[in-house]
Parts: sequence; C-alpha cells; structure tokens
Amino acid sequence: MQVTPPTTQEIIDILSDGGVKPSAQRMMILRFLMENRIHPTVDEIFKALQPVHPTLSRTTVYNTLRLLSAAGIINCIGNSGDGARWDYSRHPHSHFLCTECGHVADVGFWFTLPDFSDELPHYDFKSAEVIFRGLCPQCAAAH
Amino acid sequence: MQVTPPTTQEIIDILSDGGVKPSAQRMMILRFLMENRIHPTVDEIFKALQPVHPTLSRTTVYNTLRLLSAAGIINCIGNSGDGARWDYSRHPHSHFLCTECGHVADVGFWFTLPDFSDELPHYDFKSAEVIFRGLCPQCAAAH
DNA sequence: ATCAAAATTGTAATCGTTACAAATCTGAAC
DNA sequence: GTTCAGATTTGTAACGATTACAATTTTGAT
Repeated sequence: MQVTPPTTQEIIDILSDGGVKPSAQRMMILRFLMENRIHPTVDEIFKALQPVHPTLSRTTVYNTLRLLSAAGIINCIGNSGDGARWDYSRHPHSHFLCTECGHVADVGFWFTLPDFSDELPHYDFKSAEVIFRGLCPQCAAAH
Repeated sequence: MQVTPPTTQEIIDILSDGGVKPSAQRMMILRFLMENRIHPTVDEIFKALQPVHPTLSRTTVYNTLRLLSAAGIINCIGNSGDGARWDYSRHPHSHFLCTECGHVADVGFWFTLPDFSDELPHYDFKSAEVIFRGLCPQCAAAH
C-alpha cells in the first residue's frame, strides 16, 4: 500500500491531538509507521531508525509505541510468534496473520460494533480486532 | 458457564476423532479445559493438575495444548499480557479481553466468514478470531 | 543561567515459551 | 512375559520479547 509521505506539521498535529508531546523520537517513530505500512515489529522499527539516530534506545521504541497506542494513534496487532506488530491506520480493517512466517496482511473486512450491554453488562468495550489466520502465498506454496 | 462433566469415553472419542492418541496427560488436560471454561493460562492448568499428577511437566502442558490446537480440538486466545489462554468450545463465539487484569469473557457475537479470494488471492485462510478489548466490571469500577 | 519536570537511555531482570536430550511408557511381535 | 522400537513425557537450559529501574539528558518556564 503506497502512501503519500506525511508532512512534519501533520505528524505534530496527530501527536498533539492525541495529547502526546511531539518529541524528536516520537515523531520519528510515528513517521516510520505512517510511511511504512508493513506492520513492523519493535525490532524492525528499531533497526530502521537506529542508523539515522544512533542514540535511539529500544526502550524508547517500546515506551513510545505503548504511549501512541494508549492515545489511540496506532494499534497493536496481536502476537504472531515473533513479537507484537504495529499499525498506523485511520480506516477500520482486519488483519491476516501467517502462522508460519508471521507476515501480516490487511483485510478489508469490518463490521459495525454490536451492542453488548445486555450480554455483558458493566463491561466497558473500548476496541475490537479481527484476526484471520492461515498461510501466506509463499508459505502455502512451500507445502 | 456451567457444563455437565464429560465422560471418559467422550474425552477418548474427541481425542481419537482428532487423530490424537489419548494418553493420561492429554485426557487430563482436555478434561480440565472441558470442565473449566475459564480460559486458563498454561500456568493455571499446570497448577491445577500438578497436585493430582505430581510428575506432570510444564513442557507436557505446552506440548499437549499445541497438539490439541493443531488438531482443532481447542483454541488459543491471543495474548493478554500474562500469556496465552486456552479454550475448549464447539460453538463459534468471540472473546472480550480486559486490558487491565487479563480476564477473558465469552461474547456471543460471530459472523459468517466472507470470501477473500479476490482481495487476497493465494492466501490460505484457516481460522478467524474476534477480540474485543476494554475493562471488565471490576477494573472499570476501580477507576 | 537556573532548575524542576519530562523524556530518553542502557542495563538488568522477568517471564512465557521452546529446544533438546534423557527417561519413561506403550503396544506389537515373538 | 520378554524384547524392543517408536511414541510420549520429563526436566533443564536456553531463548527472546518485554518491562523495571535508576541514571542521564533534554525541555521549557522563570
């Protein structure tokens, strides 16, 4: 999925709107997620940014991702064996996880959130996630 | 959710139908999951069974759960911080995960699997999972 | 320039899970 | 009922993602 690069001002606005102070590291991590819709792991993010920001710490990547997720700016995609994967997306969609290699693909499917106030009273629903599992074309072919 | 205890023969049949040889450990673990619909973690299963089977190994619990899952007898519920949770269920349903305490509740919602052969050709869809997140009543009250 | 609060960093620890080799069990053949 | 190969279980060690935490650096107001 090709995406037009966001401007620095857009990144600042997204962070500020979420109540997150736009530090250099936070902007850098969010920019990476916006420009690279590859559902990266923490390690992939760190390895991509560390060369251009040598003092970057893995802990900062973890902290920032948790912070952006709590602010509702990004989403964590459930574990696929090699650690959590992260996603910047404004459009609701689902994910396909390859159980063999951990690859994640977007799926257009979505549904309108039903009302569960009868079934589970006093539960506070915040978000929903649909995960499809199976084999990606490469892993399917290797069988 | 109260469930009538399965007979030993029923457990043997379920395992055999899935192509799994019914050893004592496998029967014990499946029985626990059938009688205790609490979405237990590996640790909870191990701690519950170890007293009645002192030589039981954590590794066996891990191995057995992976085996039963591959056989389609049980399902793994995505991580909630304190490790994977496991579920024996014949009826399709969804899960609510409390992001605060890791508690899992069943949700009746389900949908018929759409056909993604146009959107993601050559992908081999095997299963689907819906995860709702938020706060359980206890954690919601503690805010 | 000062200084407190916030953010970042690096190391060490935690914890769920897996690898692996040894020990044990099972069930068929004799 | 003995034997023996294959399957299963076991325990320890290793692994890897994540978090705790204290020290360092940065930020921004005064």
